[in-house]
Amino acid sequence: MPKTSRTKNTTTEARVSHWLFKSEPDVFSWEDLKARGEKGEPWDGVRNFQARNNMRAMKVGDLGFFYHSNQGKEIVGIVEVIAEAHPDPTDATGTWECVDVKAVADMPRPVTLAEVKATPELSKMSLVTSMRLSVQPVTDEEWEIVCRMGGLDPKKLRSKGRKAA
DNA sequence: GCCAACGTTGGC
DNA sequence: GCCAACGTTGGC
Repeated sequence: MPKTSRTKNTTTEARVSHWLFKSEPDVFSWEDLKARGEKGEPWDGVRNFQARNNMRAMKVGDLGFFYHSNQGKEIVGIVEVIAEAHPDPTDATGTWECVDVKAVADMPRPVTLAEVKATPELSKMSLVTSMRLSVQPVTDEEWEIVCRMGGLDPKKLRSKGRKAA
């Protein structure tokens, strides 16, 4: 065993992954999440294995889009993961888990589903290809494109979303 | 409100 | 372990 670990996991170099969280604004809206402030909200109630596995892969500091389904059908804001996967308090069976997220920034200009569909570079986005999945992965490229479409600079977001360096 | 897509359940 | 039936999601 080496005396010094070569694979040391320094938090300063942690890689940020990107995600997309869907919510029906009738049930829980972007405004609702913003109202929770720094405490954020557990993303509970997810009852889909793929969505659960996506949440299990999340790290504190990961960023995600907040998408309004049914009404709006647009990406309205940026969230940050503030607690990693833990048992879903609304599930008695022990099968389901949730992460906690908080609101980080509004989309200055919400990006609609129609715009995403009309953008060839985004044709492989889960939002288009896996319409019913409620917690989705977003690639770095997709993240940057959508941020810019919404009037946000992804680089500023990143530094804002993480501990000041 | 309709219906297509698709994940889950349960019979065999 | 297959697959038909069923339930749910979510765009339209």
